[in-house]
This record gives sequence, C-alpha cells and structure tokens, in this order.
Amino acid sequence: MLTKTEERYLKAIYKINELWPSLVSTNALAHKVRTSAASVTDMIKKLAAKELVFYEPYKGVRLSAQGVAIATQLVRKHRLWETFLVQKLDFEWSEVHEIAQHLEHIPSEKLVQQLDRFLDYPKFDPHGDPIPNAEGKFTLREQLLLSRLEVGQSGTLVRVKSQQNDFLRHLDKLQISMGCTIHILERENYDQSMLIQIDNHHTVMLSKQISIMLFVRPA
Amino acid sequence: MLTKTEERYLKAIYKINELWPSLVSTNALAHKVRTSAASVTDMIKKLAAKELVFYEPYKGVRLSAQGVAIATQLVRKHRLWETFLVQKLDFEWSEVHEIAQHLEHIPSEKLVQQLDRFLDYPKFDPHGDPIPNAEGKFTLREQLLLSRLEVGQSGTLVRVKSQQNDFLRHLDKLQISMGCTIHILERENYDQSMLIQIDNHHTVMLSKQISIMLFVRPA
DNA sequence: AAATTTATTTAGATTCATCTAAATATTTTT
DNA sequence: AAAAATATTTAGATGAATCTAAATAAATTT
Ligand SMILES: [Mn+2]
Ligand SMILES: [Mn+2]
Ligand SMILES: [Mn+2]
Ligand SMILES: [Mn+2]
Repeated sequence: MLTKTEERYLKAIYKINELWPSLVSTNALAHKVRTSAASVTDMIKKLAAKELVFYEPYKGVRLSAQGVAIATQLVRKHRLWETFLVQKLDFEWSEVHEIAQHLEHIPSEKLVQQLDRFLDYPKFDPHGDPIPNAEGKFTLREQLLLSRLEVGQSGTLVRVKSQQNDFLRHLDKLQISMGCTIHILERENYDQSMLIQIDNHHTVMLSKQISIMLFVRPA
Repeated sequence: MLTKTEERYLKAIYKINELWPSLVSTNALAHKVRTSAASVTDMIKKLAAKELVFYEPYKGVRLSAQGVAIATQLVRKHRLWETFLVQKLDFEWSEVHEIAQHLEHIPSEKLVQQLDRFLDYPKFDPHGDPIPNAEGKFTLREQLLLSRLEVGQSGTLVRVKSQQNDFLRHLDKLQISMGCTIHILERENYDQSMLIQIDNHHTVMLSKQISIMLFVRPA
C-alpha cells in the first residue's frame, strides 16, 4: 500500500510528463508538490526502491509501467469525483478540484467502479479533461488553443488548461463555459488579445494570457 | 485544522461515551483506536491543549462542547457517506463502514451539506443509526433489544449494533435485513437462543450473541 | 578552459504518530 | 492495611515526511 504522499508524487510526475515528455527534474517536481528539492530526492529514492519510478541521480526521474498505472488510476479517480461533484452535488467547476485532491486518495477499487457506473461512464470531466477508464485508457478529442484561431473562425470550448479557482471564476464572469461557441471577431497583433463573441451573443476582450488556456474544437 | 488522527480520537471518545456516559479511560480509548495506552496519553494531552477535551491524569477524559461538536459532525459525515454508498452506489451494508471511515475525514462543509441534500436529508443510515443534521441534532426512535422480546411478540428491525463485515454478512445469510419483521416463536432458557420467524416467512435459530445486537421497534 | 551560476544531493534537525519498557499511581484482593 | 494486580504515565526510540544549510555535480557564461 502506498501512502497518500507517495501517490501525490507519482501523480505529479505523471502530470509534468504530460506537458513535457522527458525525464522529470527534481526541481520541477519540488515545485509541483510544493516542497523542497531535498524532500523530493528522498521521496524519489523511496519510489525507486519500490520500482515505481526509474531514477538517475542528477538526471531525473520517470515513471515505470506500474507507476504510470497507479498515476492513471489517480487521475481517473480525481476526474470522476470532480464530475460527481458538479453533476450530482451541484458544485461549480471552480470548486471541485481541491476537494477531488482529497477524494482521489480514498482507497477502494469498487468505489471508483461504482462511481463510474453511477455517472454513466463519463468520458470527460468538468474541465474537459479525459477520464481514463478502468483499464487506464482514454481518448483525446481534436482540440487546439483558442489563441491559434484566426479572425472569422469559431470553435467550441472543450477544455481548460488550468483548474485554478480564480481563473475559472474569471471565465464565469465572462460567461465563458464548457461547450460554448467562441467566434473570433478581432485580433490585436501587438499584445495578441482578441475580441470574441460568445454563443452568438455577447462580446468580450480576451487577453493572450487567457486565450492560451482555452482549448476549442474548431467549427 | 485537526489531523485525521486527532479526529479519530475525538470520534472514538464520543462513541465510547455513547455506550458508557462517563469519563473515558485511557485503556478504553487505546482499545478503540487500536493503539497503545502510551500513545493515547500523548494524544489526549494534545487534544486537551486544544481544549477539545477535559483531561484529568489517571482519571480519564471527556469531550468539551467543541469536541462534541466536531465528533458529531464526523458521525454525521460517516453516516451520510454510508447512506450514499448504499443508496446511490449499490453497496451492501456490510461493505460501507470501512470506506466511510476514510470519507468522513474529507474536509469541506459544503460537501457534507450538498451530500445531505442529494440524499434528501436522510434521518438514518443503512445500519439504522441516526444521522445528525447540520446543527448536530438527531432523534432516537423507540427501540429495544430483540433479546428482550418475549415469545409471541414481534418487532421491526430498526438498528444493528455492530458494523462488522462478518456480522452483517451473517445477517444477510439469515435473510435478516433492515425493516424486516421478526416474530419470536420460541426461547431456549438455557442459552437464551431464540427461534424466530422473519417476515412471516422463514424461521431461523438466533443465538443470544446475535439477538443482543439487534434493535427492534416492538409491534 | 576557467569561472560562475544553477541544480541536485547529502547531512543533520524537527514534528507527528507510533512503539516498548520502566516508573508510578490506583484499585482490588487478601 | 499491606500486598498484589491493574491502569496510567513517563522516558526513550523509531519511521515518515518535512525543513535548512552545506557539499557537490552539471550547465552556462565569460
Ligand atoms: Mn482537478
Ligand atoms: Mn478536472
Ligand atoms: Mn459505520
Ligand atoms: Mn452505520
């Protein structure tokens, strides 16, 4: 049995790897789990001893097949719980990440299995992230960054890149929600901000900072 | 914020007190949380320092008002989660206690609140235990031990006294379930076992060991 | 290629929850 | 009331996860 902390590290390595597919550095991991590099070195050794990661001193760390499997199950649990909180308990998408961080560590195969069934095997969580199935498999939808769309094009919001409370609440304020249609009206070359129209309705100005956090399926 | 361990101790004191309303001894508590008396003494001091318990060395410990409030909320969460697992996720009543032991420590006022609402404010959990409301209030139903019923009397099963997996599965095997009607057919004076009829249907022999674990509402 | 900067590891300390063994207090028995 | 048994506390140690500071390795700059 793994401790909650060991699980946290495994998932952190997995998530860093998602964005940057190579050896994960001690510092990157330390930043991700909000601890010191020294603590990371300790934990990495522990995980390596359990053969959940491959570790080369000074070079970095990567998950073993078993490590990937565990991390994937954690991601699965996390996203299922988020889906549950939004769909069944009427939580906002900005509130669920933090609670799911706790729930994902509840042990019980059957619990995940039944939760998945109860939710009718959802494929994506409230932030558009894919939910791995019991075997750890999931599919990615066609998606590209909103910032890549040209003037005149439009797309459907299918995924957000951050789970940060304040970011999601900001989207709420702009009335940007999952599945909405975004049409590019104008583009400022200087700072790459864009004027967009949402659901053929209201128009808002989006900074580059935000447009690079939104994934759309082009229309 | 309390650690999971501190919460466990508070709830343990609460539960011991439910059965035996007086100062809780170090040993009783040690037995309940499955640890050594020495560890209990340490933890008690910690809780006393936080004013969650009153502690007199060599005499025992009892919860402060704040301690009671916290313990009650834990019991509330535990029983709500058990109810959720049985009613929504199709778990057996024999499976839920262990999982709820974990879920009860998930922090979030809103989570409990919404869960309660989702379940439509249940008053009792799958084992017939009362669920405290958000203010910590709950009502006890009229109930007495099955072992107190006389031959000829009958009652409805409203509560079981143990959550042990093997005990509950044994009841399953005997087809004794919450809400069933139990009619006393015979009573053996020697070992206080009883022959009972369930739901006017099948008859089984019940040992004293079991009949003192079942609460019924007399018909 | 040497010097400097940055990243990583090691060493040593701290806190939490636990343990065993020893000391002490309380309760029960004789 | 003394002795014996039991319960509780204290003392000292351990493992997990963390920290800071120092040592060392690797990468970058000059
Ligand atoms: Mn999340
Ligand atoms: Mn998510
Ligand atoms: Mn229970
Ligand atoms: Mn219960």
